[in-house]
Amino acid sequence: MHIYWKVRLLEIRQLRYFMQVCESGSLLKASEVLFISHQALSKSLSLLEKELGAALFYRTPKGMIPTQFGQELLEDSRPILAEWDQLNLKLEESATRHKGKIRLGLSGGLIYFGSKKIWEYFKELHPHTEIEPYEHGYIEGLKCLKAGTLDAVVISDYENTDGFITYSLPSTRRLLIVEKSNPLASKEELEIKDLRNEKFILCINDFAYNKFLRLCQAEGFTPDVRRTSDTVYMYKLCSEDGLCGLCIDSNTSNLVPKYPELRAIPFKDNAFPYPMMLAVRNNYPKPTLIKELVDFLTYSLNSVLY
Amino acid sequence: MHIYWKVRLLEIRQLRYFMQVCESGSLLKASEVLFISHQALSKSLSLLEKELGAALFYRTPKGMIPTQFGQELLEDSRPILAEWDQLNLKLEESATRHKGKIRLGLSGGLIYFGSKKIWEYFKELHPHTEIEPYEHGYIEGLKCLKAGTLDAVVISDYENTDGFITYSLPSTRRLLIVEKSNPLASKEELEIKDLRNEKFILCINDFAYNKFLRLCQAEGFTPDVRRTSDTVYMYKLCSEDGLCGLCIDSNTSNLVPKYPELRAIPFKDNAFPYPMMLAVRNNYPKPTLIKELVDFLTYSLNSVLY
DNA sequence: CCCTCTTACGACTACCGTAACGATA
DNA sequence: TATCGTTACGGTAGTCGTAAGAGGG
Repeated sequence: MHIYWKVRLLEIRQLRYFMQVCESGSLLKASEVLFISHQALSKSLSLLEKELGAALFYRTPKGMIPTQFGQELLEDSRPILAEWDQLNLKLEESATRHKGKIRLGLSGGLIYFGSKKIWEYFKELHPHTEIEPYEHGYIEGLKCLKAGTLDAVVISDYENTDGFITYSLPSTRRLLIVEKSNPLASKEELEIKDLRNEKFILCINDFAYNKFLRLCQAEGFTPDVRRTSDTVYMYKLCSEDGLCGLCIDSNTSNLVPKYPELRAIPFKDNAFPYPMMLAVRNNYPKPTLIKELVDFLTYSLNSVLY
Repeated sequence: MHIYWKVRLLEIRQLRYFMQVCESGSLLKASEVLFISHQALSKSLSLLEKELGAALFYRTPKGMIPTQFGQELLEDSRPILAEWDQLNLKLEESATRHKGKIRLGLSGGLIYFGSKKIWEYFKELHPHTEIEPYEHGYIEGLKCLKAGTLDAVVISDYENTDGFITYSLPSTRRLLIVEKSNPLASKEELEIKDLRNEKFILCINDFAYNKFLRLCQAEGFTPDVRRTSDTVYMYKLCSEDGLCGLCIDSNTSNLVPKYPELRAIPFKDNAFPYPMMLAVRNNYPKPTLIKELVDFLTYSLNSVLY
């Protein structure tokens, strides 16, 4: 059984009709402006008056003249209807504001963004926005951004010296990869100073590399680091040659388990985090799209990370 | 054939639903607040998103999280919905604000207000307001107003020395009544100075009487005036004894024609007008009612007068 | 099993348009 | 007659509720 009980509330339409009649001075003229029949308009107003319990107009053979009550309602309605129209205007534009393309660079360790699914989901949410994802090394990505062949780049540890507009994305942890035979492997958490005597093979970009150097130097030593741009190679050297590596949270569930002789250990107080950013070319014309993308990535990353 | 072509416009309901979901964080909770089923709510939102061309929420197993676009809409909606609620609140009160009684005194020459019809029309327009009309001499009316047994009095030529709140009503003309044999009867318009040698029988209140004296004295003479409170008696003396009287516009269509030997002549530039006012006891609790009454009387008088 | 949101279907009703009518100048 | 407003009637479409289902924790 339906309980289709409906408290009739004032709707914007009624107010708009009422106001137009005030302005036009007669039902007929108002009905022409409103693109409805004057009969429907008459009924709408009568109903409104009945609901309010008082007349809004004097009916004359010359037209409709608002009563005192009508004049008061008119004054109260004007600002609301104005704001309402403004909002509607803005929303009508919204299709335009959301129409556009973002050529998006994804560097190195962020490949998991490349999974088609995430962009399909974005497309579903924002059918008028097109994301074109490209995978690059971070240097190439920034070069394209500068050249204007990319609109935005997702990059980690970025220290902006190029004047790009940047947005923070959720950070994740960085973890040390060591052989289980390494004494460090027994620890639950690491501090930077624990790394004093280790040798490293690192797959990280320049920004992160410099950060790592600074962190170690603050503890009074310079680490022995070799670098690579090949993740698999890094894991190989760690497991075969006993070097230390660095990975991030998502690797611990994906890659690390494939190397049973390795362990990933977090840093105490997330001392060496993995901050992600979106860098955007500063003359990109649709900031709305970027904001939406940042929001989406933030949401998605948080869902993935936690 | 119906051209039932309707441009679907955003309605306040949709916005309210949207906002409640933002605040409640899930469809189910919001639907309980809104007293509708969560299914209907789901549909309403999906429709809204479709209309706007972009998603307003991320759907999660924990609830609805607004996207960037959703957050923007929320911010834009908040002030409008707040104003809207305020207006609705005011309108809900309106039945209360219009509920009340006015004990209304009508003095002397304003008897035509007493015609039941006009108050029936008022009742039709404002069913929650009750007008109780009483007919008095103007002195008695003001006395009742002072005593609090009347709420308001319609009175002419009133010079307020009692601290009542007064409202102007439409003025009408005052005309001189003379026998057609009187030389003045040949004139189309009169000036005050034309009255220098006449004798008067006047049915006017003290305020108007004093005004008349002042007008004549400004022209350098004092008129020979007898007064009466009986209109018919005035007409009698005018037609039988050749005295001059004063009447107002409405009398010229009602009473004057009954005395074929009389003529009513207006004053040049409406030099001696007939101003009407509404005097209200200053502690009357419902100013809204009074304003509505003033508006109504103004409208009615203008319809009658012009 | 609980919560989340969605889809499908049937029913109610608000609104509109057409037509006819009443009143005023 | 022309212009104003109202009442009556039938059809469309929007919105609701109920029922059923998919998915995550």
